[in-house]
Amino acid sequence: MKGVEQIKAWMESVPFLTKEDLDLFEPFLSVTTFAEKQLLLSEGEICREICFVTSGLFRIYYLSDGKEINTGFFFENEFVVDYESFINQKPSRFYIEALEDSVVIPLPHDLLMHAYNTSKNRERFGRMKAEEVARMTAERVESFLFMDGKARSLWLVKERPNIFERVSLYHIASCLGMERESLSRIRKAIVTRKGR
Amino acid sequence: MKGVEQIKAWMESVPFLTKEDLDLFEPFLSVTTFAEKQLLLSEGEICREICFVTSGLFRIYYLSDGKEINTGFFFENEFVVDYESFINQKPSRFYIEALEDSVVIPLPHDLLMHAYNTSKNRERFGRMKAEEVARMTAERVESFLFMDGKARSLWLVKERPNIFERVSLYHIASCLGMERESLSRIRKAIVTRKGR
DNA sequence: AGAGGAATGTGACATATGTCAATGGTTTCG
DNA sequence: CGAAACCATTGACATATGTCACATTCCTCT
Repeated sequence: MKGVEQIKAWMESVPFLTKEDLDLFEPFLSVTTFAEKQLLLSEGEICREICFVTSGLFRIYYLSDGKEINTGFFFENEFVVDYESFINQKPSRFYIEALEDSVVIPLPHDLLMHAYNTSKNRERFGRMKAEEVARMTAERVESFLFMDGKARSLWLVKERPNIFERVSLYHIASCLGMERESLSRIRKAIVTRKGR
Repeated sequence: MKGVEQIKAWMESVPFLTKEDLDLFEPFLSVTTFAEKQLLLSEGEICREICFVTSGLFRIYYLSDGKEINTGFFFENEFVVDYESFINQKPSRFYIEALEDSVVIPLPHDLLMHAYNTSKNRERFGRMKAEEVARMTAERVESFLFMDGKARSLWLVKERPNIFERVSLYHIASCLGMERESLSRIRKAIVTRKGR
């Protein structure tokens, strides 16, 4: 199955994981599909799986005073998850929604815990992934500290080259901490006087 | 020595670490002091140690166009470190400065790696710490997404109850992503019309 | 006590962004 | 095809924050 091959290739690219480290997962790899607008997680649910995205795209958001606040996106070859809910297996504050028809490979929490428990290599993999997440999130904090709206938009384009082609301005703006109208104006300013 | 007892007490409070897991560190625990304004790390240096703060307080900042951007603070019973530089043992973009006379207990990178290599429990501890850092940093991103300046200030007071008594407005404002004058006005607005 | 410096407060104004309303384009679907 | 829904753009105006200048307070040192 194509999706399964994709996650196996991805896992094999992790340098220090051995074939034995990976074999544990083999029997449990299967694909699940989500239609556009379908929810992978709702507020109050426990996020029981971390899902490898083989195709498509998700957003994670929560409601504040009835308003949707997007906190991030998950693209192909990334793991979609509410990290906080998944780690502690407690109810989520978030919704996760497919923005396109999508295919994922879910890894259940207990499988992952078992994987960690039975191999120091896999435990280490978990540590390094968490460290990577922490580092990327810290960079995002930095972007709020010293960039204005325009700079953050350009930064996002660099991080996610094709995001403007796949995601509506509304969602992108929310994720940048601004309103849709502001992003529209910023984008216009960037396009019309490119050089300066 | 008082500082050493403090980190041992802290380590013993981690539920799943055994006495053997901790004994490895015992011979290497010693205190280092920093005077106010002294640098623990400079840009370009590799952050070779993660330091447990037994007393005092540090800030981490970098220079952008000659301007200091504070990205965080480290208080007592926290680990002061440039996580990115420490993890990958590569040159730092940051400065770390003592804001008060401070005492720390440094844990060298190779000691920590050795600790991870020789115990799955310790490796797990590293994973869980990284996950905690990721979670807290994500919360900080959220604070930029849906809060205005006033709300972020109140949020910080809740996170760090006595920070306004120990850190200058200039540094706090930088860490909140605003100017000193704005924070001064926001604080005034909060104090004068408390109830609303 | 007095001088000097650092931190903070405040006023005036510029700029960026939020908010609301209206418009026009595009997609979707019966 | 045509209607409805969605999305982006734009204008007008309100508000928040940045910027600069200067006043004031607080602290430290002699």
